[in-house]
Amino acid sequence: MLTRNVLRNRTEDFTDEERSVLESAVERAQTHAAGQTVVRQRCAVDTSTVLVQGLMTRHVHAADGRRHLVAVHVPGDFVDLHAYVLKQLDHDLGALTDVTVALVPHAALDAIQARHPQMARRLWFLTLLDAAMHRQWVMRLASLSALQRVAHFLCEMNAKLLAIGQSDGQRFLLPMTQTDVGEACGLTNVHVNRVLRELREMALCSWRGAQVVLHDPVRLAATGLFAPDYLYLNPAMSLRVAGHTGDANAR
Amino acid sequence: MLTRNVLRNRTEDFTDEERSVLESAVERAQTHAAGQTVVRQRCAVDTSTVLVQGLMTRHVHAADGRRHLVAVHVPGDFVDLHAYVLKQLDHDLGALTDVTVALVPHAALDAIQARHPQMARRLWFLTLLDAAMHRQWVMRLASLSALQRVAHFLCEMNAKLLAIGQSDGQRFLLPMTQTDVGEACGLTNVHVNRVLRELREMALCSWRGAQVVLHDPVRLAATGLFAPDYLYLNPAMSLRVAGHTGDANAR
DNA sequence: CGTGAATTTGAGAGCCATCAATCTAAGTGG
DNA sequence: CCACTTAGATTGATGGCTCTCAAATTCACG
Repeated sequence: MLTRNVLRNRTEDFTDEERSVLESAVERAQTHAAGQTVVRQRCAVDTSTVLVQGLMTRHVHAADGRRHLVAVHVPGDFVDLHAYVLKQLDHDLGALTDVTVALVPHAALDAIQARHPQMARRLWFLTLLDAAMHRQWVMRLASLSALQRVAHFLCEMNAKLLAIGQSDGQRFLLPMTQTDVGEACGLTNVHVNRVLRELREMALCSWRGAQVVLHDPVRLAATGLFAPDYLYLNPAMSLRVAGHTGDANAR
Repeated sequence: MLTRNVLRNRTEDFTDEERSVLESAVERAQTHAAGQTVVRQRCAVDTSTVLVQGLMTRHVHAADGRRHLVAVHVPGDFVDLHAYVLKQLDHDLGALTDVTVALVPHAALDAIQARHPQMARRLWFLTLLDAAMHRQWVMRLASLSALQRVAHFLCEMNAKLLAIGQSDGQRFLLPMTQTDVGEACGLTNVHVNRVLRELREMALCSWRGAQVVLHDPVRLAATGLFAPDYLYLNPAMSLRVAGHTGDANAR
């Protein structure tokens, strides 16, 4: 079941019928090696991509070529669904690890939109989740210190991986270099290193190789001013995420 | 015609029939005074809002209450169309000036989605434009200096206002305080002031009261590393915007 | 004119970038 | 099994961009 993680544990979910419609819309699976660019800016596309296994990045380029991440995608993310509507993308998609993706032709999405309006709305919802996350990334860059940014980023990844069963709430694998984290948080790799040391010394988290351990998720969320509302998780999952508004840290 | 600026001069546009469907989906118009909050975070909503006249801001709050803009909306923007799908918002919408808005009940949007799939796709497109702009805001905050950020912001506002006929390509009204600009660019009002002085001294632009004049749009775009691809303007409009890729400043 | 908001300018401090060097770990080939 | 290579992590020193605090000036408006 290639698409089983799509919308998993969000406030909206597919019905069983819808999920099988989505599954049968998959044309084929494909793999890409770590480091490859999967979809390139400005190329017209007629297929969209569901990430099945591995991690992908979405990054924009400044006109001078500097690269910046706007999203880190986990399995279940319909990484370029918006290309179905926009027809060409304003950014690149890259493979952070070796990845498996499922390809969905836009013609199949046309059929879904014509025959399953409710399901089309759920696909729309998926793209709006991305937008909501973008807004938090804006907030993070604009309002948070380096320490807070990295803490916030780790909380977000923890929550997203928790939703698809790839974190237990404290431990998960995140095969990113400190340079990658810098590109996600608007920091240099050098400063990311210092911040991670500080988080380690504060006993909030550790990160050796790809293994991340959040020793105190609640305090980490407080440090990063993380509140997971914007992830639109379903109530059950929301309760399991540190920083949820039940913590009464709403403004 | 309250909705005439919706999708105006973008790569997708409504047919005449679709536009009249949208127009008749409007329940009523409404006004709000400058400074008012129009839609508040976390409130469930059953109506979406098209901005008809005036300017609105979209802003998120950090958990400590600090406010940050993620968008400045101009007439024709369907400012909270995403609430139709998300059901509740993760941010606030505020009136920057006195504004007129048109209210579209979600029930009317349900009808459109059921009966006009192609039109539904265009509404989806609208929300994806917002996401594309969010990505540029992320880039701006992460990769640009203060001077570049403000230059980029002014180029963006110029392009958006040009598309709806409220800029001539060099001159437009932008009734924002320097504090507002700071919240949009991740800067303090003090530093915004210094940056504007520098842009003035470089003979790139001036800003007295609400009147913005771009004395050299091309050089301003180059300064802010502005490339308008992400606005998905139609070809004719794209050519009129400084920084378009015909300038051969693509990476 | 008086009042308050917004703009403008100055001085000092701090966070983070930059530059540079060292260290570690994981291959790779002989 | 061990030099050799390379990518990434780590640490130090320095500098600059931007924030903070503070005060003066301009502007809008009643």
